[in-house]
Amino acid sequence: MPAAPAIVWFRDDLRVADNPALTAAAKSGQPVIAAFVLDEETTGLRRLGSASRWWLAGALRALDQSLQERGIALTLRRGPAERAIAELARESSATAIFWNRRYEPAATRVDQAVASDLTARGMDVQTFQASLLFEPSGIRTRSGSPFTVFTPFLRHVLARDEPRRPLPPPERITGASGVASERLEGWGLEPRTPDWAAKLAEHWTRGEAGARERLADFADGALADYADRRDRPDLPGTSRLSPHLRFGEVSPFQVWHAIMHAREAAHGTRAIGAGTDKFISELVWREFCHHLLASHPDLAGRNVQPRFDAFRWRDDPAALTAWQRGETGYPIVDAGMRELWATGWMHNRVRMVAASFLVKHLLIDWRAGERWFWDTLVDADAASNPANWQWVAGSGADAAPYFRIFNPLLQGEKFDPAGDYVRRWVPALAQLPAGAIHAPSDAPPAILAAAGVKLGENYPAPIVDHKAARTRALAAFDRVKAAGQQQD
DNA sequence: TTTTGAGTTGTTCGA
DNA sequence: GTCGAACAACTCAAA
Repeated sequence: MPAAPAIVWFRDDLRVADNPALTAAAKSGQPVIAAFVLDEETTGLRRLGSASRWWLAGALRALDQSLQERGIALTLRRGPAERAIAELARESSATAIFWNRRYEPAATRVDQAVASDLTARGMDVQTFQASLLFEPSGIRTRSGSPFTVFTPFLRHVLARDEPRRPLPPPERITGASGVASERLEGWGLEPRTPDWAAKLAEHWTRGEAGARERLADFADGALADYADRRDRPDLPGTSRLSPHLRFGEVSPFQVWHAIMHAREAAHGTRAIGAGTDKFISELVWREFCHHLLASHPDLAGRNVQPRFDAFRWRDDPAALTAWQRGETGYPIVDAGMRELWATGWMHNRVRMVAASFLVKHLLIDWRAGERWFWDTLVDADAASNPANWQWVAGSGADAAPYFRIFNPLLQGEKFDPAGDYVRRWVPALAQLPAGAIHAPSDAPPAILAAAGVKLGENYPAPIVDHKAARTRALAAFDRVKAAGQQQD
């Protein structure tokens, strides 16, 4: 009689390298069942957005292939995770289960329920740290409370022991036989008619190999100039690792050490410390967002600062649609929204400008923007997405000051100086010279005519006037401030 | 307990 | 064109 199997439950860790749960299972000597459960039924778990579903399909396909090269296949199940895992355990007579921990409050609840259920049935349940460098429960201020401000959080974690080194992938894994799997194609994760994701595929290689390549390229290349170029959407200055990190195709431990190693390798040859520090700090932002989510479980639904509950957001479906489609008449905003639609990703600097525009210029509830990003971003993350929207709106724990209102024209001129980013995503403006491309509505008619721009026809006039919108936003947010003072 | 320094990413205005 | 101040006060985190 064959030995009883051990289950590895994959979730946001779709990789074989630096996967402690998989490594533990491979070392256990038991036959291994590698399982993934698509759970769209458990209450509280957020259903993946469309772009994320597309990414997930590719990530699972890649993981399956990578596991098969090591001797086992990926077992796919669907349904409430608690039930699906229990069924799998019963069918296979598994005696052990391993997984890497998740941190979203709703997912944590599921995991705890599964763990206590299986433990009660006599199974060995082992969980591991793999998706965050610093687990929220382990990070507290001196007074024992969670951090709410980023900089002290950063200082605190940098003073701790360096994160562990990443693990190599297990070379060979013994599979368990006779476990039924659903077919990925039956899940409908990828669009068919129409296949709107075909254009996304031109920009990304889903899966662990693609992630590894992206990380190596970045560590060898753009990292050196990261501090200077990270804010430039017209240049390839960022890592673009976010979706790979989101699905765990690469671990933050792998990223941390690759970045630190790059610094050592180049030490003395160039002054790249600034780039490394800046990037590490961005990596810690991801950690901080999870930290915030852990202490604010409804981060995507509720203002962290309750005084914002009284804020009267404007209900303006036409403006929301214009924003979503990249038809606001502000080129840097529209380029960003079109980049998002075309690639499932938007440059960080432009995310801030576009988000600020929705919240401050249009006075539309940040939650509407958060939902749109959730649906369209391939890197949408239950922690980072709402945390950053709340930061922009000013309703977050460690929020931007309310009077900080991005001027789309200045932001465009400053961070896309030649206008190449706008040219790439808003072809109607491509013939405009740099001096006119960020404010076509202010350009002389002759310039517009020469560039083939017909405002209101092939590119919209601004849907709001910047100056008026800014004044309106300052007044509206001033009332929130007053409301906050009344509460105290 | 009290004090102190500080807080991701900006804009506008007037000198 | 450049520069500093104003735009708010509040509360966090540590000493």
